[in-house]
Amino acid sequence: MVRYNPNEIEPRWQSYWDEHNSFATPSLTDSAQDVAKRYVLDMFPYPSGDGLHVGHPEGYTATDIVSRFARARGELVLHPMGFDAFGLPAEEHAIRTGEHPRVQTQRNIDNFTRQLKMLGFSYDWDRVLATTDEDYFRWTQWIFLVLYDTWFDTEMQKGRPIAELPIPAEVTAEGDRAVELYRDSRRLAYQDDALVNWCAKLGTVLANEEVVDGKSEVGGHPVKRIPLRQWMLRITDYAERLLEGLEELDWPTGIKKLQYDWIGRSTGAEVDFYLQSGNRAGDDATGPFVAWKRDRATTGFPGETQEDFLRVYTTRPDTLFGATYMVVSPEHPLIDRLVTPEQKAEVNAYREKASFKSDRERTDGDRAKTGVFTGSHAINPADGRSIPIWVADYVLAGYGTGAIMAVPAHDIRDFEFAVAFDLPVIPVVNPPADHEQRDDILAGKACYVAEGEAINSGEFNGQTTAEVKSALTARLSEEGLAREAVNFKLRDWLFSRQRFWGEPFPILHEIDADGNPTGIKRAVPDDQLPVTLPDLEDFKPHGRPEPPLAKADDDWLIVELDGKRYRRETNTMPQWAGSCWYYLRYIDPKNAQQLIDPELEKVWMPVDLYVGGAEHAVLHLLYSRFWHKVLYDRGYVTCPEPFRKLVNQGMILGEVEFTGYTDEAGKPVSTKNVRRDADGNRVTKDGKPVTTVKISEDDVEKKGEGFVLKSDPSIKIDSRAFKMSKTRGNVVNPDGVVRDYGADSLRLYEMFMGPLEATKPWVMTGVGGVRGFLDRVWRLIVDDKADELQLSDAVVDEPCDEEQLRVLHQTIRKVTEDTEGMSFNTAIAKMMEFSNHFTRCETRPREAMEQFLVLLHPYAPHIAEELWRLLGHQESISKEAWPQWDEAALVESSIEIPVQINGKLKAKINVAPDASQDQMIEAAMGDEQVQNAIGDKQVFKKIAVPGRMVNLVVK
RNA sequence: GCUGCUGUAGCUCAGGGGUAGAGCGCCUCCUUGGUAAGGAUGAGGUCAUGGGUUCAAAUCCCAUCAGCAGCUCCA
Repeated sequence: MVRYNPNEIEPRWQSYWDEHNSFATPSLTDSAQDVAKRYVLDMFPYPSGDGLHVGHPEGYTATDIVSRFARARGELVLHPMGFDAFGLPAEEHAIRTGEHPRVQTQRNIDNFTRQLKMLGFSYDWDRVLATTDEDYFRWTQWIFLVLYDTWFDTEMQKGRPIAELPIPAEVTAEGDRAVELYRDSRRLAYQDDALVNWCAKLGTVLANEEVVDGKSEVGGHPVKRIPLRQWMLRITDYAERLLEGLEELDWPTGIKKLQYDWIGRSTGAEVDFYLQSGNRAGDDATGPFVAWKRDRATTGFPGETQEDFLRVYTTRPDTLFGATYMVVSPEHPLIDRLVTPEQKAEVNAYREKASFKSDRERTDGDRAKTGVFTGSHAINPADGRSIPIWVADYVLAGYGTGAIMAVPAHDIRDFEFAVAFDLPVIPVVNPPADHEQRDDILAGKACYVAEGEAINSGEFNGQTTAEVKSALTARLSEEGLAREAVNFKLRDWLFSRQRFWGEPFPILHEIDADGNPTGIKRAVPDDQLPVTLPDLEDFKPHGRPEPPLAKADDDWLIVELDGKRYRRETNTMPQWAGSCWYYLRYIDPKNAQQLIDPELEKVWMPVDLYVGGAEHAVLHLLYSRFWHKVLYDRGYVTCPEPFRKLVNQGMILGEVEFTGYTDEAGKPVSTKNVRRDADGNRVTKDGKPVTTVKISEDDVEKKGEGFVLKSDPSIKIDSRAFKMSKTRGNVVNPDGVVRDYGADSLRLYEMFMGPLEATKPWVMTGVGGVRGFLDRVWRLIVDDKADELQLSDAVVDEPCDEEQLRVLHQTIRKVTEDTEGMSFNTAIAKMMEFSNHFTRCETRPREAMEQFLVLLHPYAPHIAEELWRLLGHQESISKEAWPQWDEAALVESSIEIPVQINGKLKAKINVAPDASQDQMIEAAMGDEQVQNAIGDKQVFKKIAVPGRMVNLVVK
């Protein structure tokens, strides 16, 4: 008796594929031009010490199916894998144990590789790469130097070589050093004193997006804001291009929207408010203000801001008449000019406090508005009214101009602030007559943010919001007081980290004879790349915001070049760097001369399918697109966007858990009587603490919407699946699943769980279910009663009967269409139906079995290979062509259709599939059951949909 | 608060204006000297709720409820 034994079959076929190099990427350049290429890419993993979890193989199985399917259809496939191997965990391990991060990283990569091979993925393993490989990060550094060598020409909307940057005459006049500094101020990679998130515990600064709730995303340590000299990448220059590029992409709309929102383009106007000297609110504002205004009318709107006015950005210039005060951020450059002596102490105290506030404190709680009056006033250019200027931390220094005109009647934040500090509220937009709060709004007691008709707005009264917007902006522009403006939420990318385990920056800082920096930088020459990491004795951060690389010996740190001495840059790049461009290197992974051979780039790019988790929806994909556009502008790649189609696989949760609660006496408490108190602890309605207890599935039953305790149906039970985590102890390990069920079962189950994009809980009995399916497939072909592996007697060299042929071709069509549409779960369901049908057949024509195995092989490659071999084939099934379905075979000679009376099903009749409407109605009227249903009523209308149904309307 | 997604059999999910489906689980029966056994039958659904459009709504539209995920002072 030979049973299906994946533990024996699977390693054997994996070795076979290895030995025969079955999935080597075909060379595109010598292939016929008319053959389609398909570049199928997974987001490469960070090789953690925990190994793969079952979430990884979800996306990997999907891409593997697509790749094997494409090959079977004659396409040329590139399907590579690699490792995003720089990162904090390896460095933290090194700090703890003293073991070099490279050692641990390699060990983890080896383990990941073993696990990936165990699952039978058809990667081209000759192209594997890790971002930590020196001949990989050599090119990461090289791309950084391209960024360093590029400036963005706003006119042309294009990155250009820094040598082509026009230098103003006055700069040239100041000499070479000034020219160099001017260039530095325009490079895409530049240094700046940034307020950074310094995490003392991790010993590094973090990007904003790595800080969650004021704590580090990794480890949850406290984060403080300090100023530090950092490398920045000018991604904001590409904001418009990054937006435009999204349109053409075949990405989920949700992800596109996230990127749109992240970039956050808004249009509005910049408006200048004349500053009154001192605190003479409203008295003689007219004189100097009128003079200033007259001046502006001739000189126009200045490009740079000056001391005598405060510039704001607003998306609602139409509400200018409603601006009753102004607010500057605590970090606003004009603040010292604005604060009057009387207010100085209070403002300074407020600014001090704000600077120490962590992001957590700033955003925590109910966000009650805080702020302090500066003592100064400005004049509203719309009507010449004098309004006070406040400082408050709800205005952000980094957005717009760092100052706002506050219109409390029509902005919620301004309204809250005005209420808190008793500032006037003047409505200037009339809400629609049927608006619930209309009276309150008009009385200045409520806030209205939508559009409407202008009121209290002088000559603009009665116009719509859109009309006022353009008319008022136009008038102010003419007067030189405003201009149309576009703003982005996107910020420049903080690109340096104070860590050891990352790519060193290929930058040298010139030092003088005493070892002090002169302020001049230069790039490490191409032929001296890569800049490798120095050998260090230990990897501990020193608790100061100075990178570990600064501890390196002088023979690494100090470089002499062309007679000058330099000190190496000691920051390292963030983990994003290596993942920004790996998809390019897979195409030409061993090229020592260049990043990528342009010929190969041209044929393989863009990536046709990119699959990964939605957690990378914004950052990785935005950063990658940014680098790609720079490389595009500089002529190193030929397509403007790297990833044509993107699919996010959903998260796999742990098994569903049932949770109940007990009170202090141990008595069960129904879920509906449990609340969370202010601290997030679970308590009863009257505030007594409850204990959370896990409940077995056997002890609960379904009742209505939810679950209740079997022993006491009045007790409601929570049921939900949680994210897999070590602390919860619900992590499913692929090694165990493969051992117990086989890799094919794991692959099949991951795909059968539900749509790829959906979040879904793991159900171990479901794995048993698909294993049962594979067992049946095995018995379909193998004689499981025989002592030796041999074909079942039922497999015969005869043609299919009509029904078998129809089932076969239905299956071919469904599996083909669903695989193409990445609807893998439904394709599998159809294959299950196929095997159920043929299990019931006494004879199973060989032809049907063979075609079925070809359909199955992208999903369960090992068993398909094994059975294919048993059917007498010497060549791997992966070389077999995908079957075609025959439309003629799908047609049934007679079909059953429903007959409805007034839309309710009353009978079924058999008709030819191509029966006309008249024929169908005739057949329906001739049916006995139909006649009975009609009885003595009159038929008003007869509706027949060919091939579908008949409906009779009677009265 | 905002945005997005989801409510179909006990579970996990297909379907989608015109016959309510699959796998697992469950009931009953049969086969089996080789047992993580196999086969055959069957039960089980107010398609979340309420309106609307239609000859016909689980499907389309509106509202409501519930769950999940992400974002959040961007003027």
